[in-house]
Amino acid sequence: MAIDHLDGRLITLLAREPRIGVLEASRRLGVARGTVQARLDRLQSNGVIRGFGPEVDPAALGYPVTAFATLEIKQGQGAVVRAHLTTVPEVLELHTTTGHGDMLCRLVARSNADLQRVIDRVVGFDGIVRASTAIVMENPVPLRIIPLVQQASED
Amino acid sequence: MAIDHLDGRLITLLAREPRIGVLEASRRLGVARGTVQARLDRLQSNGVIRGFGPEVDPAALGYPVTAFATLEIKQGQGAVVRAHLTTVPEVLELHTTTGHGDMLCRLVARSNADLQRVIDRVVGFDGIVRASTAIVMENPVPLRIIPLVQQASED
DNA sequence: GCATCTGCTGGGCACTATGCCTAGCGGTCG
DNA sequence: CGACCGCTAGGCATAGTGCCCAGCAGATGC
Repeated sequence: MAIDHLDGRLITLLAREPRIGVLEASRRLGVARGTVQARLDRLQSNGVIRGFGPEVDPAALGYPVTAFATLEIKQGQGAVVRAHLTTVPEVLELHTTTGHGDMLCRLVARSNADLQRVIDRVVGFDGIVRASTAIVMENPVPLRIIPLVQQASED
Repeated sequence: MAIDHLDGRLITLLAREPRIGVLEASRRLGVARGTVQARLDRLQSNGVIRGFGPEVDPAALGYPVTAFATLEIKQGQGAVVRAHLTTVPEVLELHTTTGHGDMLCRLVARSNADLQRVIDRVVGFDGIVRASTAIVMENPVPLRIIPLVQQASED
């Protein structure tokens, strides 16, 4: 479950240039092809690398507005609220949290006006007591993992 | 920028089985290989598909704790705070938002105790007035895009 | 009505990568 | 000391890739 320096370099390389194959990666890293293959297999069966799915940009799909909604849930209604939110395509992510709210979800919408529709659909559900929404203006650090991988591979 | 049904099926297929190649995808979709290649090229140059980077699980790297921190920033200190947060590997994502806070960031840590260290490092910075943190307990809906792709490809 | 353009098909080609194998070699550990 | 593990280096058949072409159907423009 701990990763070494070679694993870190491999992940970084794949993140930068995902289209390269095992052979090309082994050339870049200066190791044998079998080694890269073995490392990749291990990282995947470890669960460190979950997969290589396409990263889709919601903005390019016509959903340029992102927001985070904090939801407060009526006691004992957690499960149904989850099930409800799962059915809303604009809900990209849902977490249950400690703190002021009970759940935090990431939403996207076609426009600020459309966001109203999405929020209505999300919170227009028995079991949700209160919702507060924060609209994302800028995204100075898009979801990233490389710095963490490098830290993890150095110790 | 709008995607049609074939694009939707292609993205869904690639998300489910990322390891298949263009040829195999064309067989599954029942279209010619050149078509799949052309669609993929278009989706990528459109920016709809940003890439095929490895999805790394922070938990498997030894960072099983996730938290969201809402930060309040001193007027005019936005830029330096961003630069500061960029240097912290445990900051996976950073947004500037409307609403109660000014910024929202996603953090990971090795443990709840370690989270304290991360938060100290994040907020121990002149320019941050106040921070409130919500620790993630469960993640009923992990980051997903397929339902949105399917909605977008149907209209 | 006719020419043009675009997107898809179906095929062919050389080249490359893959999956899978073997043998050897230097470490570590009981 | 012997067994084991990870890495190297190579060989081999198969499959996929990148790139080409000609043909064809539907939409668009004149």
